Amino acid sequence: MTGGPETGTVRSPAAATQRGQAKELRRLALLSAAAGLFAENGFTRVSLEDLGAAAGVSGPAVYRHFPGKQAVLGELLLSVSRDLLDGGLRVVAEAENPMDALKGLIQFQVDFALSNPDVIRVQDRDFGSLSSTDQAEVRSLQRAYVETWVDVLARIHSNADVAGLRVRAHAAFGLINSTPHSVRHHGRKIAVKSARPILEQMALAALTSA
Amino acid sequence: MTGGPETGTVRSPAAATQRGQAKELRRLALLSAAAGLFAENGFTRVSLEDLGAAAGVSGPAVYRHFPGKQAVLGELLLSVSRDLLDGGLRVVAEAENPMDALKGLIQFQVDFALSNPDVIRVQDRDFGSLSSTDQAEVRSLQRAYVETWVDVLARIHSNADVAGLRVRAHAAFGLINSTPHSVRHHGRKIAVKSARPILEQMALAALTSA
DNA sequence: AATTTAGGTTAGTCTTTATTAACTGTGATG
DNA sequence: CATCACAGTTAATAAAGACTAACCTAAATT
Repeated sequence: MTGGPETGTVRSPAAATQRGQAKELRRLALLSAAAGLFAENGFTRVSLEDLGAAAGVSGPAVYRHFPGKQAVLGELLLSVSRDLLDGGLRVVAEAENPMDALKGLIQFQVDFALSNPDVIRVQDRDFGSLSSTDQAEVRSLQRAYVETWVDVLARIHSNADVAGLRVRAHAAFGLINSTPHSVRHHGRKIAVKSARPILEQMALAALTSA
Repeated sequence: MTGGPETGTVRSPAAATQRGQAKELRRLALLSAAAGLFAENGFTRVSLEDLGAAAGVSGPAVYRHFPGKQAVLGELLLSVSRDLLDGGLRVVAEAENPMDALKGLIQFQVDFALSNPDVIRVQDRDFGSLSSTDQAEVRSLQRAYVETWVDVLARIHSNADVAGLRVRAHAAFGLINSTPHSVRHHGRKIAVKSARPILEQMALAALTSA
């Protein structure tokens, strides 16, 4: 019955039972392993065997937790997109003026990028491997996140057109998300901490210039 | 004899013969098709069948021009890396002072990114699909290109440490190369032209701040 | 004109890998 | 304690796709 429901009775949220907890742990281990493996090798070159192995089980056991390989990627990217949007909205809501909002967004994004380089990497490399419905949802969440930035920028550059501000927002993401691409692989936690202020400063300068 | 030499007698450079010219055209068509297909779908999800078809031939004919699928990617990315390094060196050589050099580099990179969004995309998405020797060579060329930027930056920020300047350079690439990622797919030549000044201005602001 | 060369073609071959099947052992549950 | 549910396991199954073989045809070459 491999194709059966892959969650508890009715998606019991972290059942108090021993088994339920173990399952939750395995699930998280799989997601974490997936982030690392996908980031390192790309979705298509990671086999389910690899994925299972990295989480301590082997091969088809993944089907006890996810309906398939693609679904693992989906869960990963949807969760990132949601986290970013939520965080962005919260930051803006808490800010008292547009400039503080912008600074808050920058700080938030830099923090996220430096803390989760793997998912950032997977997000813009393996987006195309998502099911089309997941693609649509991720795109929608991303659009909303971008609009959050654009709204803030619009209150700062009161004259500029929205299309241009969108280009600016994307460029800022590219700037901030650059380290997951450049830091490449193993070790090197050294530079990460010192990168934060540089990125924040550059992003602010780029977004407030002219 | 599928595995035989895939070029003329001794890599005759564009033989004047009718066949030689046709071959050269096919070869270029294949590379161009590869850039588009790889950018759109990612290296691993493009089959040799797809690639051949996009160039007007079908399937294994590709082996008459390249030793394999991976080699097509290799040629593509090596050529990009070389073009970037050459262009960067030329720009810096022609500049009369560090600030002009920086502006020239920015202009060059923006131009390149807006003119060749496909290869830019492929370069930082499918790098890992290269043979390890090609990876090494591309990395080496990229490193040299980055150092070109870092050298110029060092003459502008005479106090800053090299590691920080490297972070800055990478961030600038991320910023400038952002549109190939955001512009996503079909059409939309509209925004491209208007993006140029925005990107140039942002990059300059980001790289000269503080 | 005869012969060779080489780009193309279509039909295999061989791997890799996602997904299923068929079992198994042990923690819930009554 | 008896039964069930279910996470895991190892063996199929099956599809995709890179690469090879065997031919075929027309341009080069003699």
